[in-house]
Amino acid sequence: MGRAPCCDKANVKKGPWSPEEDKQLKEYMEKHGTGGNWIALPQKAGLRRCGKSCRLRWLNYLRPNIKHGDFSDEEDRIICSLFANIGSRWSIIAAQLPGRTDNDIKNYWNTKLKKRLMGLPTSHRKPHHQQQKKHQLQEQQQQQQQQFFPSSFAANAPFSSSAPDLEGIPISHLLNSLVAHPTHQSGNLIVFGGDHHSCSSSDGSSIQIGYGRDFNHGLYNGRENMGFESHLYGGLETEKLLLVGGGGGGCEASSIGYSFGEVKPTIACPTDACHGLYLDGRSGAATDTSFRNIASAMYHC
DNA sequence: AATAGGCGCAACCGCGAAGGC
DNA sequence: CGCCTTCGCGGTTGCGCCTAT
Repeated sequence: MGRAPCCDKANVKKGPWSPEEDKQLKEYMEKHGTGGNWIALPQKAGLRRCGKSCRLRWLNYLRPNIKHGDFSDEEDRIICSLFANIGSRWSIIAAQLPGRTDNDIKNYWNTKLKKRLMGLPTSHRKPHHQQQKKHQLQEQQQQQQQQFFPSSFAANAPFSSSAPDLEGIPISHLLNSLVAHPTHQSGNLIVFGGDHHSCSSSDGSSIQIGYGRDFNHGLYNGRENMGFESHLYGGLETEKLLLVGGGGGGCEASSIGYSFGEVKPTIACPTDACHGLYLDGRSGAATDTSFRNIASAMYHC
């Protein structure tokens, strides 16, 4: 049977919006709002568009106070920092950047920021020989990353080998430098090695960089749910940015059973000094390097 | 000047979540 | 409680523009 289509595809226009359609939608929205039903809106507004399309157009383009154009350094840092913390939760990231849309941020990340993190040039075409070099470099990087992130994550979120050489720098220093990074201005909060009883490891000093969704999906469910989403969504703490280090609780690496590539990165640091880092419950040796890559990538921000 | 191909952005698609009945 | 509808999100695609050759 399948899912019912959200609209009559045959009678619906697709593709770029014309100025007339924009005007029509804008005028309707200013007069009536959505009326709580995007699906019915195009008909009421006299538009031959899918409701979803109208919604997208409004949210990403027509809505008042939309900011277009270049992202500031501060915005860059916020995006990088949040991405490192919560991953591709663009709507949440957008909520931290007034006037920016999730689509905008997503595009910006995919086209510019990610490349910057990878250490690739973001400028336009390079001379042919340079492009070949770039390809070689990319392949090299991919090989390296597949060592660290054997799953698909490596392909999706590779980190630069041309980042500053962080080899030999204690992980704790890297973490501290991330935490001390000027990203965290404007009232954002980093909870780091604090007294959150977030999960169930024995020594109470783990450090996690993870995804809110996962914390609510069984990993840390029940009484010790970290409540990540509530930090990000919930009222008073909306502005908070999390890099959570469980205090009394801590996490056992073995409890982090998710595949790194399969879903989202979770990093647990089982000791105060962060001598070992565990990603996805794999051995500390490789994951130490992984963390260096992440830290290195964030350094680029 | 023509063209190939990369880049960036707008828009689409499909899925899961949320909420109403 | 389960079904259905709608919303919202994240990933992906398509296309126009721009640059190098």
